[in-house]
Amino acid sequence: MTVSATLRVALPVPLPRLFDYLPPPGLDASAVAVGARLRVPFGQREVCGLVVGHGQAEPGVELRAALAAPDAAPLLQGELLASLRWLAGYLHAPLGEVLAAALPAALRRGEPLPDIIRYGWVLNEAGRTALAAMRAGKPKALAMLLAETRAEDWLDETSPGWRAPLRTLRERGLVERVELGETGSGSLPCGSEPDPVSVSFSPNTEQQLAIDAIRAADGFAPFLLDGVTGSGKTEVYLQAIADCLAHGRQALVLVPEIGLTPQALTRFRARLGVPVHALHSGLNDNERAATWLAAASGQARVIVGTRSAVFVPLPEAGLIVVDEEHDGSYKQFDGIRYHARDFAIVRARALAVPVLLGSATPSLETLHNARCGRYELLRLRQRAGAARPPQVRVLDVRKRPLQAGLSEESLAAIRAALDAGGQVLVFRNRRGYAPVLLCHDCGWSAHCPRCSTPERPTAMTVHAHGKRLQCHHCGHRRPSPPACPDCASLALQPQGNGTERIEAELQARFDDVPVIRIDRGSTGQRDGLQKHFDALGNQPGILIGTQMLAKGHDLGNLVLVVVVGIDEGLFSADFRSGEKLAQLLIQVAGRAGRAERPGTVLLQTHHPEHLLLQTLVNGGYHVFADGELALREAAGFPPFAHLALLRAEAKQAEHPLQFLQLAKTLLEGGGIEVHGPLPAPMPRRAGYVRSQLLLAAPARAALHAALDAAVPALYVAPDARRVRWSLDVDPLDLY
DNA sequence: AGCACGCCGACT
DNA sequence: GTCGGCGTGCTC
Repeated sequence: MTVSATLRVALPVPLPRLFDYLPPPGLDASAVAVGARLRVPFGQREVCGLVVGHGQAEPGVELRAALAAPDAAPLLQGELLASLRWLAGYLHAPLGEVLAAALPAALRRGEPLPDIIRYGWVLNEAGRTALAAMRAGKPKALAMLLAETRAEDWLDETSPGWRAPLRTLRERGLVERVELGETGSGSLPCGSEPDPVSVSFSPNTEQQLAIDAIRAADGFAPFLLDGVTGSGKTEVYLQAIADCLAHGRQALVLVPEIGLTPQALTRFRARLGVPVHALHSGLNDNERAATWLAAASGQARVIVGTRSAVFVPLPEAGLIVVDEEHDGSYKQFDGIRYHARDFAIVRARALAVPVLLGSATPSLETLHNARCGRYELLRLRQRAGAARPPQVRVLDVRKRPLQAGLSEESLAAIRAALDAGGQVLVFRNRRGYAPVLLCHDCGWSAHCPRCSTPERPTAMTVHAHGKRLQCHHCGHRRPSPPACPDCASLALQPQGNGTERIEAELQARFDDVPVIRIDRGSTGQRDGLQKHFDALGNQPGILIGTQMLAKGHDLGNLVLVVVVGIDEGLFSADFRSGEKLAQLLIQVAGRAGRAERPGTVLLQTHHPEHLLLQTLVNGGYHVFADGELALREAAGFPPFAHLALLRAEAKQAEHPLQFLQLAKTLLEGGGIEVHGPLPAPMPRRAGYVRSQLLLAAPARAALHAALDAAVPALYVAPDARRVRWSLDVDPLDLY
């Protein structure tokens, strides 16, 4: 009897096991490598998985045959495949789902490798002849550019809207399309690569020390580059990347979602003098796949991208940089809940390369690692050039009259800043017109029908100047009622202030300058933000915004920042809320006075004596961090304990509770703490009742041992099919 | 997660 | 008399 060779496949399904298949018809199992994709029949459908091993068919077991193996060579291999296997174990997530998450969407779906030929356009014989006689206009302007061959992607970047005049030229038979080789050979250049700007970068002492330390690194070496806003962290990154390139190696740079701006890329390209491959949400599936493959082939030497870029293959890795390492956008909040910064460190270790974590406000985890000596600390204390740190003042607004949440003193400071020709940023962490709609006669207020429970009503936010109500948790919208539904009174009043209302108030008050609101409601896409900044230029004006404004863009003429409504954040129950607020305040303050003019930051509060504010203002972020770390240690919270959160939700409350109760019995007794099942901090959302189980252990090993033992049983629990459940290892939020 | 099978309510 | 609700079972 013959024993046939089989393929072990990880499929993108939420099942904690692998599946065996016979090779596709006409193909030997040994011809399909580990790490190659495999299209297989699965139940009634067809899915694309990855081969993770080979085996022998057990006698008497009927296996199905795979349909096709689209890849000649493995897509995932070596370090990346090994690191992803480790990640699946760490997250206690099915390998197939982790591997699928690591592949660009186009490849995940099983599509053939994209056409990575680049095309360009150039004038033909007739075009060169006709050029002189053409009359001025867009076709002529384009024709002049096409005197040399220009790549399509180069035209996309430099001449938006070029395709319309191209059509004109093509119809007149003046241009031809040419192949330019593979995408990986460079996304920008071709003909007119911007000259590597010979910028005279003369590092200061601290920058030089940092650069030298990174240069001296041999193999895996984690660094925390701890530098205040404007201290020139980017220059250190650029130098480290340049060194890495000089050694013939690839560099990966991770940036937060909003940090990947066209200017940042232009700066990188100009300074490094090599193509910089960007991976961000603005790319389509084919572009992402092409960039990923360019990294895999080694053609891409510098890859800059957001969270998911941590999954690019780096066959010739030399350096990984994680900018703004404390930023919450590195953690994926659904599906495979990985943390890109943490996985970057895992990869750097496996690749034996340095990893550079940069921040002005390092996460307490990273700071703790630096203090324990696990990471080497590199500090940049000086602001570059003439820039001086902002002056921060805590403004006691108790008993003071407030206009749309702003005190007289703040308004006077705004007036003075504008009169001096400066720009002002008003920071308010609440979107909409007002957070609550209240009936002044009977006390009724508007609550979300899908997110409220009798014990815990969730207010709907007032939008559109009072005309609409919206729930920020589930997106539910409805028009504002004309009268109170309880007592029919017409005295419905928006309570409190959101960015929209502050905008209206400031527009009325400062009608001589532009007043621009920037938040998720006003600014649609990524370039919308930049358009606002461009429109304002260096003119006096007021920007009002939420988190979105806290970082990234330099506003050269910003002289005053007013922070409104931080008091909620001072008393939030979440153990990380203090850290997050401190980071936010420091980042916002860092916006002010980046040029030669020193900036002022006003923090409006009803709790001027609050320890967090006092510590932050008088001592700075590190003194705050010292205190916070001591509190975390005393309370047994990260980084002194390791957490995992098991969440479950369903339309009926009993299913999540039964499921979590079972989980609790499976997890207990392994030397870890199990808290719950407890209602989630947001116990109902979008019609689902939500509960959770919090797991804590002083040592990572105990937590993972308990999870290893319990998680497989969760998949087959009777209630598992009746709830939506998820396991979050190292949760950032406890809700 | 999909997808099929299976057994009970309001419709042409 | 059917169309369709979602409970439960399985996927190499």
